[in-house]
Amino acid sequence: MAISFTEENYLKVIHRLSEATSEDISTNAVAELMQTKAASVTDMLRKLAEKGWVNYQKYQGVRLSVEGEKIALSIVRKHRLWEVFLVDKMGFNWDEVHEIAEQLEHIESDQLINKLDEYLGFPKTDPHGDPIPNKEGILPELAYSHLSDIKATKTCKLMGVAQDSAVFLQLLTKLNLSLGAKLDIQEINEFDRSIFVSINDASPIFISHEVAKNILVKILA
Amino acid sequence: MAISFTEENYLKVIHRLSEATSEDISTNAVAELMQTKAASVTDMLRKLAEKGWVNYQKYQGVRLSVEGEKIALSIVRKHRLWEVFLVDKMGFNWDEVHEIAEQLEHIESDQLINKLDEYLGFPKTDPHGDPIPNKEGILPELAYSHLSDIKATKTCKLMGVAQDSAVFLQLLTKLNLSLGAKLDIQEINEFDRSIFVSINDASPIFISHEVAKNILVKILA
DNA sequence: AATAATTTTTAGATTAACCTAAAAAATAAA
DNA sequence: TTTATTTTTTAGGTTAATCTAAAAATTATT
Ligand SMILES: [Mn+2]
Ligand SMILES: [Mn+2]
Ligand SMILES: [Mn+2]
Ligand SMILES: [Mn+2]
Repeated sequence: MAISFTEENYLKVIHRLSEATSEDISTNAVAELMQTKAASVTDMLRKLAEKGWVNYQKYQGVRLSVEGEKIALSIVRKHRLWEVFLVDKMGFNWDEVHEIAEQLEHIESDQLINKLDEYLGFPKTDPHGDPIPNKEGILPELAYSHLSDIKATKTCKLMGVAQDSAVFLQLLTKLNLSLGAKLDIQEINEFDRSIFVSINDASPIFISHEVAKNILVKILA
Repeated sequence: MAISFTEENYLKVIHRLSEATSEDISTNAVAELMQTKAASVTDMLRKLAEKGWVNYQKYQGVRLSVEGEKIALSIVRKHRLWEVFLVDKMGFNWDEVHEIAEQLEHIESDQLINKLDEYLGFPKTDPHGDPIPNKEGILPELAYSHLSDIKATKTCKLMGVAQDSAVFLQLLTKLNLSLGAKLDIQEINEFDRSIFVSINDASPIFISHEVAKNILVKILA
């Protein structure tokens, strides 16, 4: 069945919200991420339900159907593969690729995306550490911790970020933080929960709790 | 000023028609290429004129303005660079790339297209031999001849095709005809204007006038 | 349990891009 | 130079996606 860019974006947003919770997704939550009004969302949810891509009963919130989930994952796959292409092959920085990928994710050609996947060497994660669903739409669970949840004196490795915004990513770059960076947590300040941390064995610096919340790490020791 | 995919496609079509003639372009000609109705074209021409991208007076036909020409050329540039990408990097055949490029040509990012250009080694022509406008929108005039216009006994080189359709390109592939092929014209039959020609020094075969009309060549001897 | 606040849906419009059918203008033929 | 044919435009509608304002349902608070 034919699908529009707008419908694809709705499915993607519902998918994103569903990852954070097992509850039904509210009209307002969708409206906020779609940057539109609740009334418009209601219209669209009815249409998506009609097409069988979501389960929706008015006033009860919305969930993706199996079919809807499949579509959403294929868009996520395209978005993240294109992000890898933009960084690895085109030489963009990780804070420059999200907006372009928002456009490229709607290009329709299974052949193209599978060839692209191969060309990129079947990457498992995108430039922000987010997992890339495979051809069958299976998303490897990576299960990383937020840096804000780690105790002092631990050593960990930066595996991803919980946010794609350019301002945030540019700040990380300024802090010399990129995928794979080694983090030695020296101390966590009780007052503002800021973290005193050594990055790649350099002299330690302070990182705010707000930033730490959006950094995903794997504990090494 | 914001531009829609549809508006971009109209400008591209008007540009294509303008290449073949110095006359004003008719509503019907645009309708045919856009696969839409004349009434819809009239609506759109008024809108494009409003935005300053075409010069249009009712019943008088349409021409691109300087600004419109610039936009059209930037879309042609994107289309052809993406086609090179699809063939050279993704491993598609020349008859598989046009439809995908129709989608990719609307991706908006000057940075991306210039990086892509560099990545591809600043190609001068696309996989069909069509010239690629440079960053400034300058389209190198290539001035090739149609194979159907060449006299017997001449030798020439296949430089491009006058049509992107998959059926046509697949036929050329079957005939072992691709960009750069050497053509020795043995004889032209008066009856049906078919051409008896040797391709890359193989034993000569017959090529219909219809096919020859869509093959662009450079005369070598 | 009644009332207040919040969330969600409906009602009614708007805009872009398209359509069909009819009218008007331009071009060709008699 | 009338008349016929073709081309183009106008008139009036449709569909997708959006909006604002008002009504209805749900949830939270006395
Ligand atoms: Mn992204
Ligand atoms: Mn990403
Ligand atoms: Mn093409
Ligand atoms: Mn081409």
